[in-house]
Amino acid sequence: MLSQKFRLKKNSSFTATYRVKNSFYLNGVAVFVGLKKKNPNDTTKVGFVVSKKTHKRAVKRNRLKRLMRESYRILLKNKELGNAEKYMSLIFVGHEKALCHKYKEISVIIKSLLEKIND
RNA sequence: CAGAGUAAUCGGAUAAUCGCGCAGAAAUGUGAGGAAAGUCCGUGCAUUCAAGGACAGGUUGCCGGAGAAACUCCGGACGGCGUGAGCCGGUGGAUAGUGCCACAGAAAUGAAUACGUUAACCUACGGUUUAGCGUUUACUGCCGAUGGAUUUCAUAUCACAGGCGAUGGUGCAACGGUGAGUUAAGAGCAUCACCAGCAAUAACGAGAGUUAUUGGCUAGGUAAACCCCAAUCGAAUGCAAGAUUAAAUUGAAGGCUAUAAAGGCUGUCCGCCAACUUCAGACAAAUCGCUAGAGUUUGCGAGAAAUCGCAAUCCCAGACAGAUGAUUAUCUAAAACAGAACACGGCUUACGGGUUACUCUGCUUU
RNA sequence: GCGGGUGUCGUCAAGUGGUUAAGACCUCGGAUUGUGGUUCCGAUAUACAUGGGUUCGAAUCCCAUCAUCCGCC
Repeated sequence: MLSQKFRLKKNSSFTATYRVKNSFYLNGVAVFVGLKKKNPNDTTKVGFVVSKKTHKRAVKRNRLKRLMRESYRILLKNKELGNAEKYMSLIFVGHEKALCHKYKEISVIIKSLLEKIND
């Protein structure tokens, strides 16, 4: 789990991010990107979503969320986020195809997704 | 040794690095389950309505006990299954009443508008229908099977007499079953024996019930069809309940009245979308409820058990975009089902690989 | 978290305990036509979500499970 200041919390923030309609998809994981930062000192906030429709069992949904979160945390720690730092918010959405992936595959997917983000 | 049955139990471990929730000033401590699941029952708790009575309606349904209660648990009775240890059971009433029982069959519940006689009607007769009268008698539906006559015989036909419900046929089911005797042949035979069922009496038991004797006598199934009987139940909504403090509101947003005309979907209306218009661009509440409880562990006592009592001991998740993860190594091995969201008691379902105790059956050996 | 509904041929669907179950669309064949469509005729095979129970007999009655859909911020 990330610490509090990196988390995306409010419902309005989620809706605002979805509204921009700037998204990328790769192997069962989608990223929604919000607007660019006004103040460069603000942190980039992240949300992770796996809906109940992707799988019925809570254990498998939690597993995917944790794997995505862990791989993002490692990238944050090593400061390999790239262009994503310029934006206010990110939302990762897991789909049915990603449920069977292992940790290493997920981390590769998320890294390449972040590289796709433009200036 | 093999195969079964019952009960109980474990629910990955250790180390290293990085990381998260809660508590705390810090050090540090602590952090998912046996089913947390399904939501099938039952409670607490909260709000609103009603608070009296009756009816309606719902729920439950062998007996006794336990329990806050329960489609709950324990023990027993009865019935069924299994060679057995054991397992399973929604198990009141069909003699309160109503309904239903397809097809087949003479007949499906009055198994029969009883039986006999007389009169009327029709007829050669048997017979059939209607009405009246009498008798209270053990009962016994339909077809065939028996004897006699006619005919050369068989088949067939005819009438009379008596017998019959055993056997055969239908069906899930035919007023209980089997055997003996009786009889021309039978039978439910005013007969005998045994079994089943009913009633009464007696004994045993707390009760469900069991056993014995006697008696006459035979009652189709279905209540998981309506229903009857007995017991029992305030109703609704669920922590997203609700309370307090602070504040002023909405955010994949809102508005679009009437008359005539006017964009797209359509033949029209409605509706939706677009257009137009009004704003807003990541500031957009917090605390309590919330976990000290029908609690955990251990010991002693009561009881056949469920369970209860007493004493000591422990405090053991509490999030709110929502905490348990990742990597590496070792343990035979990338180990099942699966993730708390107010709490608790049950039930049901899912589950890899084991462990322990007792019991049964078969085989072998002594 | 709490509550409610639905499962029947490939699709849509009827069926209030009594023949392994009506119909429409689809598919296939034939007729009509110069050809195709329309129309007409005929045929195929296939279905009661799963597992138990009650009953002589369940798509139907009862119980459990599974799948799926919806509502309440």
